[in-house]
Amino acid sequence: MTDTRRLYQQTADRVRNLIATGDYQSGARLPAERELAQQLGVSRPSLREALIALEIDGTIEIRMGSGIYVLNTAKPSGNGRSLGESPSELMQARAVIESAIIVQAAATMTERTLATLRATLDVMADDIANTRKPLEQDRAFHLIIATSTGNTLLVEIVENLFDERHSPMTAGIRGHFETTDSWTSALTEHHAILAALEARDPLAAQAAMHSHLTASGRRWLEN
Amino acid sequence: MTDTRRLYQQTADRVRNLIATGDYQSGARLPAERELAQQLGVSRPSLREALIALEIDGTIEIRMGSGIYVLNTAKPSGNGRSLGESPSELMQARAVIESAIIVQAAATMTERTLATLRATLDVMADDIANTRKPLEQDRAFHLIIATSTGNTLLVEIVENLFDERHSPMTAGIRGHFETTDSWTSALTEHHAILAALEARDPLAAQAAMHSHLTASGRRWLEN
DNA sequence: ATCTGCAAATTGGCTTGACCAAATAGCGCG
DNA sequence: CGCGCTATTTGGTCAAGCCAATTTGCAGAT
Repeated sequence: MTDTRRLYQQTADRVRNLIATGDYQSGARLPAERELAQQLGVSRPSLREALIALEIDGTIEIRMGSGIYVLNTAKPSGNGRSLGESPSELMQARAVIESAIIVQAAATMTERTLATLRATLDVMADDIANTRKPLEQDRAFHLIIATSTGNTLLVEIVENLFDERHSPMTAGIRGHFETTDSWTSALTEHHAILAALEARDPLAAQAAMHSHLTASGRRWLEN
Repeated sequence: MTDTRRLYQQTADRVRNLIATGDYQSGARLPAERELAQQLGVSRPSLREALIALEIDGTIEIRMGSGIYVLNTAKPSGNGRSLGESPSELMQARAVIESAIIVQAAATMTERTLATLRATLDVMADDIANTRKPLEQDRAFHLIIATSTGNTLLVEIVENLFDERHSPMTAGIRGHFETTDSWTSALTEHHAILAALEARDPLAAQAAMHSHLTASGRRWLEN
């Protein structure tokens, strides 16, 4: 299986790995750009792009004329949750919160909102059929449900958690996640959620949402 | 004043500005790299570095062979959460989310965490007895429960929602809220939550937390 | 021996130019 | 009118070079 992601992403991961492996501890200085590029077998511009990605997510610090330094490897809280666990952490948070929200939503679900949800899934199906990534529809589906609670804070939280999937830290995994198969599964789960809402069954909706997000997290990690 | 930041950062800001200004709306395609670079007066590699930064923070999407596209123009929160927001909305959000969280927490509650919670409530009682506002203890109580899920994202959310109560908008109401009577009631409710956790009863804990936060919101508004 | 200061070496910052690969547009044929 | 191939457009990557900030090291002074 060849990695089809862009070179700078692959390179950023490899450098992250060098750091995680302990080859370069916190505070250590990485080899010079020219040397590191040659060592990794990529050109200097490509390495630079990777370094910028790492600089943005706080993995390294670049000091002009001095060198490239590894930043805080230190983990704050009691349990050593590594960066690699963050996607599962994210999806767990979404599962907990959105499952709670949909209980509220099911109670006040209007026919009009249901129609909007149906339309969203229709577009989603069309996207998948045409091998387009239905990311916007996925986002919309979850936001519509949150919005139906009438609580803007809850909407913001759902929004931020969803968009978190595309944060620097998780960027490297994106390519694998978005396969046609996984989107088809996601669509089926969305339909199950919608069915529960149509039946005005809060507990069924809660279960469907929780199932969807845990499954989604599993798909994300397994690829 | 000359901008001393790296060129890719300045360039990324300029492109962000092009998007924010409306020159390129959501979904629009930016000029080709070669053209855009010339238009901004930078080299293509430098522009590419800027584009990678923008891609990472979700401002744009780069499609190989196709072009550079503007993503969700609807930039979420940041700080624009002042309008539709109200104290009751805040407390409702906390009720929904923290009730869901405590179900998770009850499942994995350790004796050590319970001891910490008891100690927190002891200090809280002492504070109230001495007419001090036990704000820190209140905050700690809720954060400890969130932390016990082991999910840092959930902790952050609870933290942000709690601190939201002290934002400029809500500051005016605070004085009334913090009476000895209301804190005594809050303490009693906290003890009820703790009792449910000690009994390892997730549903009772959920009910106690929900009851506490809605009551807390009511106290907040009625004064 | 130690300190100071300047110059060389090191290292990141940026540019130019070129070629490859994916996606798209356009055209010609059936 | 539609299908399929090709040319063009556009992002992806590499190579080599020069500039600017920083560090290093040595020579001269104290």
